[in-house]
Amino acid sequence: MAYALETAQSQIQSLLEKACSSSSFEMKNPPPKVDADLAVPLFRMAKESGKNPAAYAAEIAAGLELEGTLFESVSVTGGFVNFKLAESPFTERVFADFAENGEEYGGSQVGAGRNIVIDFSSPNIAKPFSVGHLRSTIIGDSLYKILSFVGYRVIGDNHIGDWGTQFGKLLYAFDVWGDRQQVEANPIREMLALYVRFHQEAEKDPALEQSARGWFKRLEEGDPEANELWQWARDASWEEFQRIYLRLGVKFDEVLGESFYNDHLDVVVKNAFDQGLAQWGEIEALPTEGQGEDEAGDGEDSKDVAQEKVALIHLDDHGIETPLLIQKSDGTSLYATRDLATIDHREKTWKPAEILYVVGGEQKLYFRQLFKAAELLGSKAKCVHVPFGLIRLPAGKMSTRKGNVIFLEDVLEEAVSRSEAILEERDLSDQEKRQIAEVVGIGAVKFADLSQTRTKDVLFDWEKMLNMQGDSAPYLQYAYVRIQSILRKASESVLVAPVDPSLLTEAQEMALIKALARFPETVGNAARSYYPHLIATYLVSLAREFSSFYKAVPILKTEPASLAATRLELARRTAQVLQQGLGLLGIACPQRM
RNA sequence: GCACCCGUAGCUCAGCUGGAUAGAGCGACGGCCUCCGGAGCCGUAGGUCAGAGGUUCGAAUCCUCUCGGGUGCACCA
Repeated sequence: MAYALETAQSQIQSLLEKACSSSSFEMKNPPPKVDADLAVPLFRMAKESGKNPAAYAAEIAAGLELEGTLFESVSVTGGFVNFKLAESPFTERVFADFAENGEEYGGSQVGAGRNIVIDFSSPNIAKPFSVGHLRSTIIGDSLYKILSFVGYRVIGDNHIGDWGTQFGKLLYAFDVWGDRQQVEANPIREMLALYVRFHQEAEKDPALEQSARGWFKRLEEGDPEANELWQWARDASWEEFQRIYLRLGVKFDEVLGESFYNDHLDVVVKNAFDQGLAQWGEIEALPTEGQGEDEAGDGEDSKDVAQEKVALIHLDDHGIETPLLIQKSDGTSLYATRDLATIDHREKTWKPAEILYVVGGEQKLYFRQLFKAAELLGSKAKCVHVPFGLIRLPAGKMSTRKGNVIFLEDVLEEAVSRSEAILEERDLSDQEKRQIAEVVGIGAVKFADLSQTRTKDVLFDWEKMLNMQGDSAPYLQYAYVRIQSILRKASESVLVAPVDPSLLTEAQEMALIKALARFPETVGNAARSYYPHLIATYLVSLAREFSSFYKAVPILKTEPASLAATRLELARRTAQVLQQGLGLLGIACPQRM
């Protein structure tokens, strides 16, 4: 059965279809001043029939038969036809939706029978987990949950960056300056130090870049020493990452990583040539830093590395100027090579309807190239880049190379200890306090990020990340906790009393019911657009409606018992949606706080 | 230089495929714990939606230009 609001909308649709000649109508939410729930503008059709909008709308409205619908009245203002829901029937429908769907309320089956692969988190290991990695991780995790909720079978694949020239740099740095004991004691921070040092030294001596590529070449060609060292570095850092994922509550179905595709890379390149797509070419020497204005002192002074040729896929015919590079002049692979192999593998393994890449917006061009190349190579999967804005520090952009990063763990610690401080006065055991602080603190951090439009850059702001009031996860969790508290206190007589939706007539009750009715639509929009923040902003408005209701209307302390029971049911369903919605954002609810 | 993204209240942000008097939170100011949990509720102040044109019955939303900020542009990922 369709949800209440969907039913209401389709009723309007068919009413108007009969009344007008047109068949598609926009449904709008009228402004608060208008006493109606759904509005349909008829300006266009009025114009087509040569009448003035108000008269046309009035004419249409007059002929509508509301009998048997969820609406009680129609009004007209200007060219709008406004529909007002009949409270009792609508409320009953909403309660029926809950009864029918139970915990699945809000979900759907639109994705049933289809697979979606989500490539998310995908950090470069051997670097610390910064707040920058947080975005891909929690946006991806949230999309995983949202898409699952609307029926897709979702495969979460953490495509970790454990291969490539960056590892060449690390291996080089370790070989020259590293100390095994030190690194094992504190893998990530030591590796970061090595990585940073590499870049500092390379500033002075560009030849190091060449050495790093040499190490990567050894790695890719199976050199035992390089591989042993790589394996060790990879395992050590992966262990730390797992600790963070555990704490964030983020899980993956696969963690294949770039290195997994090492054996498939030759095939990718060969294929590209066989299909006549790739060409050998020469390109400018390795980049240093200066663009070199236009005079281009083509002096032979330095880099003479490009004696051999690189493999390119030209995409000019498809509106993309820069070709995709799939093999370096020393024969080693690139990100693109491995990504092409990855697409092929995912397609064969899961036959996905879509592959989502939750990766920063700065890689937009790259993904256009990659997806086009994959398509030309015969891939059928619909690849979608789901970009997000980067996190900027007040001081400027974060840069691992410069060591200018904020560690996620530091943020989480601060958030947890702040919420622990608030819990200080509560009558709870220390262990409970610690557990609750963890859930609340981490929820706050996740919510601060997920509640913003995915695609926009965000300014990292400690106060915002750690906000526990107003638009925040703790605000939502708090509403949930209060409802749990009420449920605990409900007496037997209320619990056994019949629930009767027609008893609900207060303005705050109706507002809350309408808010609950909007959940399924919100979930659908979030799933379609890959925008988790739609759920976040929805939940805030729901919790706000609940808080007003809670303040204004007694739940348990009212007569008769059936009214108390009905309000309790309303509260219980609100808690359910809050928990479900927060769950879709990867945020848990404590029972007390 | 070329391409893409962004510019909404003092600050951080919503505003769905163009729709009615642009909304929250934080901060500021003023109220509310005899009543189910004050991480809360209620109210006040605060906006030429960067600017200028254009399309439209109607523009924060679409188009063009200007200004301001960000990102990307072949041997990193």
